[in-house]
Amino acid sequence: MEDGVPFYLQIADLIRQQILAGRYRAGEKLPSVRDLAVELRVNPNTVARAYMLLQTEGTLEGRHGGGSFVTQPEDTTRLLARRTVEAELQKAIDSARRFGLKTSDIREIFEKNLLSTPEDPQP
Amino acid sequence: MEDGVPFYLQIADLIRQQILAGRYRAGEKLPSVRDLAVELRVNPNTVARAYMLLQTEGTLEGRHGGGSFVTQPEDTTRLLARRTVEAELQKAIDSARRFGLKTSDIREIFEKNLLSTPEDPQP
DNA sequence: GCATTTGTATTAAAAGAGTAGTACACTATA
DNA sequence: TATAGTGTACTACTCTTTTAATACAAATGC
Repeated sequence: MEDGVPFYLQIADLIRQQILAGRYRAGEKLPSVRDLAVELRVNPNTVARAYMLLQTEGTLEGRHGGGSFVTQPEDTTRLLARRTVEAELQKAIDSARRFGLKTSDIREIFEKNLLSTPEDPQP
Repeated sequence: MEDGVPFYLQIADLIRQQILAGRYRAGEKLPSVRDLAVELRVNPNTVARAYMLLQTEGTLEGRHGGGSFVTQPEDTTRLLARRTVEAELQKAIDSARRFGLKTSDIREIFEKNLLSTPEDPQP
């Protein structure tokens, strides 16, 4: 695993993407924190932290002693998409504010870019 | 200065906005790191760090022993800001499209986040 | 029931970010 | 040239974040 961004965040991203890609489906069991820790050559607690993060996001459910499971897919995916997009938009808005742009300016730029992209392509 | 976001970033924002507002023009000399440090009741190094950040952005030029000067014309800076924000917004929109979100959904998320960050009052 | 596997909690160590203190190097100007 | 003012480099200290070590608790499978 490469550095720059904390391991537990990288791991959370990994799991998220694998779920979105269909690698794990609803109700399916994920690798145990220890197994994944061995595979990724990292401390079990680091994986545990990633799993806990995903739990608070509503992506995972941890059953004490039983394992970790993917929660309902439609909701999860929707929520996941929303969170991701939300975070990225927020980042853009933040730097816009940082540059001193006004709300109306930001909105204008956004609308222009939003409408310049087609409705559904890019799988 | 209020906390939450590091001082040196707040200071960089301040300078950027003042340049954008026309308070400082191209080639004009900025307050020395020590003067500004006194005024803001902060360590000179903290101001220096803000200035260095602005230098890497191409906004400032530091002349060793001479002072710090605005390099870019305001218009260029403004354009740079626009380009940056545009790129980041586009990135967010792209991933939203990739998730299959509809235009109206993206707009809704954007507006919610946009309004959650208040407009900066001009100091 | 018991041993193993699992998630979780607690604590400590390591790493990083932010700020401050000090010293250095260069410039302007008297 | 001398002096004061300037940006910069280096170091250390503090606080938060991240990771690791260990122990605990619940569930599974024999």
